Amino acid sequence: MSGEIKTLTIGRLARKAGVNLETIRYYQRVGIISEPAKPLQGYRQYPADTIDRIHFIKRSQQLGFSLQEIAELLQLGDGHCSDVRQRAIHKRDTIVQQIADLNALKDTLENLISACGSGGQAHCPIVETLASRH
Amino acid sequence: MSGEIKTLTIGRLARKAGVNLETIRYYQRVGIISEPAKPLQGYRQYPADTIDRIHFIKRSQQLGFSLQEIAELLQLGDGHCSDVRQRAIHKRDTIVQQIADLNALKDTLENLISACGSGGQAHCPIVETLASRH
DNA sequence: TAAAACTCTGTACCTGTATACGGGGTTTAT
DNA sequence: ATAAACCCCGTATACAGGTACAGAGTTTTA
Repeated sequence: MSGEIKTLTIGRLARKAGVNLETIRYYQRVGIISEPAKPLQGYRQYPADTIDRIHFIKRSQQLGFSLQEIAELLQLGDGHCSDVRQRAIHKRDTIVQQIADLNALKDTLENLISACGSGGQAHCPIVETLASRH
Repeated sequence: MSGEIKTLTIGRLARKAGVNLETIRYYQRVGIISEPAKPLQGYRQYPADTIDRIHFIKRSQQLGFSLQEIAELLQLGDGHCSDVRQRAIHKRDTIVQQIADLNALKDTLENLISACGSGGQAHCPIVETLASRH
């Protein structure tokens, strides 16, 4: 039945999570990771699931979320269920819009690519297209 | 048969191109717009097609290119179509991946939203999920 | 037990993408 | 002809997202 909770110092945490140590301090400064209290003696101990939180942050960043938005996502955990649900719905709607925008970009790029691929023309159609027409 | 070439001062150029005047100076500093020589007296005159170049830059930014990448695109110039095409392909692939990732996140959020909506449970499923395990 | 490796705190610096400001000079409009 | 509007130049500032470093203390390890 042990209640042993594994903890890490900041350097180990950084290595395990695959980020720079200073990045963790930065995340603490901007409030998306909480800083454990400094023990009377020794170093701060970070719970092992902080690794998961860092992965969550990094994954969200890859999806195009700013740290500010990630902070909001993380704060979804702060309210009551219905509030949380509302915010999740809002976030979902934002994501749906982002997907639509990205799809439009993809189509544009695809048109440019195929125009470009259809022959050895003197002027690149991509350059032509981007340069004019607005 | 006049060879009249229309030119603009920087402020007019900025208004026509729909950008801040300082943005144009900035683009000059980073080398993606060339700065006309200062005439012995009077103001610098910008050729009208600088408007097109600014549109090219803005349009490319919307497609997700950084100014650095745009500089490279511009340096490829005419004729090197296949290089430009390669870059566009690479960018498209990046976007396709982003879309897939966003769709996965949307699905996740959708699951959370419906789990949350299906009853007044003691623990909010969204809170639970975000709090651990990602 | 001493050296190496690590942490803590505070502050400084970096890149990218701009935008703003001050104190001049120039052009245009009235 | 004079005020308003505009340009020039250099410097400063902003914001996001980090990264670096110095100097002192702590822990680990050889």
